[in-house]
Amino acid sequence: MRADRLVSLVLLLRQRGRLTADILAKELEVSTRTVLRDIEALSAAGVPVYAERGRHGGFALLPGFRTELTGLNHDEAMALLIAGSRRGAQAFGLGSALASAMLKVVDALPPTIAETATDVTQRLLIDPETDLLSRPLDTEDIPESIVAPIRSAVFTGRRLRIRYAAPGRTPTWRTVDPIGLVTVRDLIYLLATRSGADRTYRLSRVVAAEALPEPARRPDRVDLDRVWRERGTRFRSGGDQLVVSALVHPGRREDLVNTAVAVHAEEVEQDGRLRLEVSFQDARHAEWALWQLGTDGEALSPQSLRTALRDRATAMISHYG
DNA sequence: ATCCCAAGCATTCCAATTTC
DNA sequence: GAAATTGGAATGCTTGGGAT
Repeated sequence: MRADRLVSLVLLLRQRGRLTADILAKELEVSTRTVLRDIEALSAAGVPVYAERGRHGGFALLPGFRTELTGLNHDEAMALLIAGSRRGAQAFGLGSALASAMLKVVDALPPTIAETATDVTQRLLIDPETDLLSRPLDTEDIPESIVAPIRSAVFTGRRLRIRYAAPGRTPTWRTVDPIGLVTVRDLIYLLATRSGADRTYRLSRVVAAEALPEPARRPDRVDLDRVWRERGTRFRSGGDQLVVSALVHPGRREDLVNTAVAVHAEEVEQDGRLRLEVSFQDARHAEWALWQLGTDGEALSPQSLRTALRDRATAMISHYG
């Protein structure tokens, strides 16, 4: 109740300049005493409201307070704008309300931020409904030390150097041109190009990141929504994908499924093991996924995968004697 | 230049009402 | 029932404008 009135009070002062306590009291339908108390509260909270005593006096906001009116800093404003992206609004069923709220927020932003605000929706996308791999997900905590430089590079359109650990590989440094960030439920992906080729990086696999001073090579206007869907479709139906038939111990099912792109078939064998037909991004991912399972899993086909796993095991035996 | 007055904010005290 | 919120009244201070 009171917080609501405080906001109304600031809005009134913002819209109409100087107003006496009596007028404010009438507008807000409270006593002048309450208005004075509210002014005091605002002042204590850091709102630069000041009083002119004497005739023609009243309360007013310091000139220039307009930009700080919403109390939003850069990141908070961005968060609102992201929430108001087309798909976000769709998902939360708040399209019109968000649209009008966003207009107000953009209106209240300092010009420098307002200019980039419209650009932000091209750089960030929330897709709460679909997952690139259509599989269950855990919440990921990504340290701010990694997120901050990536976010900075995405926002300011600079190149990015990341140390990335692809599944089954040791981390390596690579320089990428960021396109945007995509969040899918609790996961965050960085969409980028590397040497001109499309790349999608899962942020939880980034072990270090630094924004470089040089500008990124990025198309002027990006429909991130479209890029993301295209890339997801390509990823799911990728030409290099490998369909694998495998037996797996029920307790390790999730380990296998979580590394696969899709599960096509699943049945229980007589010995209790699960027979799964899954596809992997490529042969390397498949080999890595099955290798992780040890003797809890067994690749049935393709033969090339069985051979690769056998060679790997043989090499391990000779290594350890 | 000075005085007076009205308008308007500032502060304090107390009581009633609402909320938790 | 305690705490928070609100309202009323009294008193004081500041300011601007008009009268002298």
